[in-house]
Amino acid sequence: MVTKKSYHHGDLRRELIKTALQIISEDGLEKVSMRGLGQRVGVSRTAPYRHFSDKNDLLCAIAEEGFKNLANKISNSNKQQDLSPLEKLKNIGISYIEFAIANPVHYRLMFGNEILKNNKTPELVKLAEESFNGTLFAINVCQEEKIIRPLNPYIIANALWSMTHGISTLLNDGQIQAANAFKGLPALTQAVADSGKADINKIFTYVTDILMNGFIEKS
Amino acid sequence: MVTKKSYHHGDLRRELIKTALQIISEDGLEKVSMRGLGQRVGVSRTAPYRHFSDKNDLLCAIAEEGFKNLANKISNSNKQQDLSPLEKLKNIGISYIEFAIANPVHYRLMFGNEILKNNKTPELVKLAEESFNGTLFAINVCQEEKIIRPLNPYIIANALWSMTHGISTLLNDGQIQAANAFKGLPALTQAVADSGKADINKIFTYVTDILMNGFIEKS
DNA sequence: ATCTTAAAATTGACACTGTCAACATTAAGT
DNA sequence: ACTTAATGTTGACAGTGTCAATTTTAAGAT
Repeated sequence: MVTKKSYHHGDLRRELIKTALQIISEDGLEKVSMRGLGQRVGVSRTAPYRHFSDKNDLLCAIAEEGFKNLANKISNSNKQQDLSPLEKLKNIGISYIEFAIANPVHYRLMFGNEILKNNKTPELVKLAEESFNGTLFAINVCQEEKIIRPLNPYIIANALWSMTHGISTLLNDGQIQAANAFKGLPALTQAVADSGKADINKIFTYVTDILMNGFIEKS
Repeated sequence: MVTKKSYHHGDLRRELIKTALQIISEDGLEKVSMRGLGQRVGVSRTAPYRHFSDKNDLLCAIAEEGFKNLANKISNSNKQQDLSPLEKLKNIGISYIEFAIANPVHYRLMFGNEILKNNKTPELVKLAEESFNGTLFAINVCQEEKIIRPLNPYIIANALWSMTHGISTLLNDGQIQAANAFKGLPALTQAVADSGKADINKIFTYVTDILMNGFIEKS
């Protein structure tokens, strides 16, 4: 711990990000302000501008952090030997969803529209591309080994991303309604409310089944 | 046309929504302000508050409008006789995507996080639920006729929504990168840039194939 | 050990924003 | 013709992003 009262903070940049994350997850993204951030950290209102050119720049930094952490998580999950290409692809998918649930703020900034498309940091764009390319590559390997149908891998990747992204979003903010329509069916939301890792795995298994085998009945 | 200069506007509420839509699609959502809206319409800065309790209320009104229009579109697409349950379900999916592309602003407010979850108008919540229930019902009919596997229809609905939502999002704001990784493959984005309705159908066919039959190679 | 320089932090200012309260105008119903 | 409720207006307050000019201080060169 550095004695607090030095004119120079030491690692203000880091603390700003940390505090922003805190505020966002406690009170929501719209409560974050550059000025308020400064004050809360015990520094003047424009001090944050020495570390981030913009509010947007701050948010980009958080998103970048997210992509790096996600990449690490994926790479860890695929570290062990003798994983089949398909298992590796599945690990990517489940890593996405687990990451989204464990880090909702990061996730939202990574894939939501709070950061305007045209305002993304070059670094952020790069990281997002790399992330996507990883999935694309894993799909391609599966195709080479005839595990996945020879469809346009680009579209498969988008379909896969759509699925994991959609499920993540739905899980994260319980946008899931209509449990009344079919009583007795377990809602995805509940599985998360109970917050067992097992439940997420269950959901993922279910969704993976649909994605791999389709939902059509083979007569 | 009403002569402009009466103290009472006549249909300010309607014009505010119209103008907001315009501003959002021209300059982006973050450029919409209650004050600016009033001024642009030629009325005082707080006049909008006589028609919307909140900025949030305004955005909800737009989202509500969106859900109504989408419901109409779906119901039209399924008006003709002798559509199989599966065709009806497909029509729902393609309606979603077409709607998203034709009305990106509405769509974003309907399904994005600009309107905070807990701030949604009761009316808006109701419309969103009805929309989801429609899909759920269509799936259930398919299951009763053994067209769709007897999986939890709730999860199927979420999977289907995820897919259409993801594709819509990707199409809408070209978040699609990495065309370089696999050169020569057509990017989803381009299909939209060329803005042919046929292309969207093509993409939809592709994605539908994956969703119905899965992406696994049947050896 | 001192001097210089660039980084880090500060205060002041401007033009916005959402929203409330108090007031003015007017259309509609008695 | 009068009352009332709906609609629109102005003034005010607290908050925001961000720039410019200024101070403080740490770090590297002498």
